[in-house]
Amino acid sequence: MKTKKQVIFEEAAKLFQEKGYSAASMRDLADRVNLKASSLYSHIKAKEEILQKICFDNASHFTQGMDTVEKSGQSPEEKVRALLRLHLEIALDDPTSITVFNDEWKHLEEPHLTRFLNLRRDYENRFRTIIQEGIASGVFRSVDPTVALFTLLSSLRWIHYWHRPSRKIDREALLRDVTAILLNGLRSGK
Amino acid sequence: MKTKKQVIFEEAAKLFQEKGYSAASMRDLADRVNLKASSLYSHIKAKEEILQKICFDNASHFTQGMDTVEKSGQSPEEKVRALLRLHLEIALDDPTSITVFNDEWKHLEEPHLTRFLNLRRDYENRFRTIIQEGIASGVFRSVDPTVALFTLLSSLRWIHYWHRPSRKIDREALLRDVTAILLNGLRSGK
DNA sequence: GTCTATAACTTGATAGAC
DNA sequence: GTCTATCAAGTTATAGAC
Repeated sequence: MKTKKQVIFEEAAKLFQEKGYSAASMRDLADRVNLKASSLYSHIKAKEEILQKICFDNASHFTQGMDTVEKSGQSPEEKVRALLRLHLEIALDDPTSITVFNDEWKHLEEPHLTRFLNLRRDYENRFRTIIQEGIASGVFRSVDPTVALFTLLSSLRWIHYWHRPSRKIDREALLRDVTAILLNGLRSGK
Repeated sequence: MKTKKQVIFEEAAKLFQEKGYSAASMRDLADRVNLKASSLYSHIKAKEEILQKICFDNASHFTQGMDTVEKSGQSPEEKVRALLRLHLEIALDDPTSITVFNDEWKHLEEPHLTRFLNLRRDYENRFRTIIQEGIASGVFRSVDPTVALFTLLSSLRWIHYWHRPSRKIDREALLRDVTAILLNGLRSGK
């Protein structure tokens, strides 16, 4: 059984995705969970608390996934493949949340904004290092590692359009096609 | 010489990028152009007029670029290459505007919202057709054309981070690397 | 925990003097 | 065209009854 607090966070993620954080009001949110706006404050402290939870929960998923990938001892190529899977799984499992995470983090207040940007920068650096290793070993094409990094990172930002509940078969097909394009694109001709 | 109206539109694009359309107030904008908020209304009719201009100017650039590409009589592969260049040129020439175009169109009011979504859908359909032709002729990898389409479309959504004024050399290097990854990724092994 | 009432403030936009 | 003054509506959040 979901707690009311959980329901509030889930509906908030949907609402923030649809209207954006700033345009989404606490009255909108209250309507969706059949409460008056003031009653929301029995469950949460402030509107921004919801944004913080969405942003840092997602950041945590990415960081934990990166931890696993780094420990795996795989080749750079297999690591990139695993990271593409990680991004796609997160994007499909929590599509509204990931959209808010991608687009609305700018509305975090300090010190949370700085903390968030630090987490993101660390993740990007770890991803870039893997790409650089692949380039150094000749497996990956000789491109600017930052260009490759952001091309991969942003190429999945449409995935939430794709989401339909319980579509396990499509998920594997989607992963196969996306990986085919991006990983083959990254591979050198050798 | 720039008219005051032009300056207002340019500063608005920057402001909307930084804070998002909803969080950016007319008083914020007025401060940036050294006016009082009420004076803005001597130059524009409403806040949403600015958003409309940004969205539809960008849409027009993409549509005109697609017109040229379709008329070129090139192969699907060369057409995709030209479209990647089109996206990158637009993204680098007007980076704040393109960010607003990508993320803030949802705040358009009807009937502009529907008109915008129709333009976008038409553009996507024309792009998808080119990809399908490439797949049919065996030049492109056999993937879901919609997956390929959105992977390409979203892959440049980080470009505004890259922007520095007058960086013509980097522009060609950037285009070369992005094209190398995405076009080689799309190509079949044959 | 949920409500009504309301405080304290910000929003986009207009009226009218200069 | 720009200003001051202002409006009507909407914002997050709190106080206190039940």
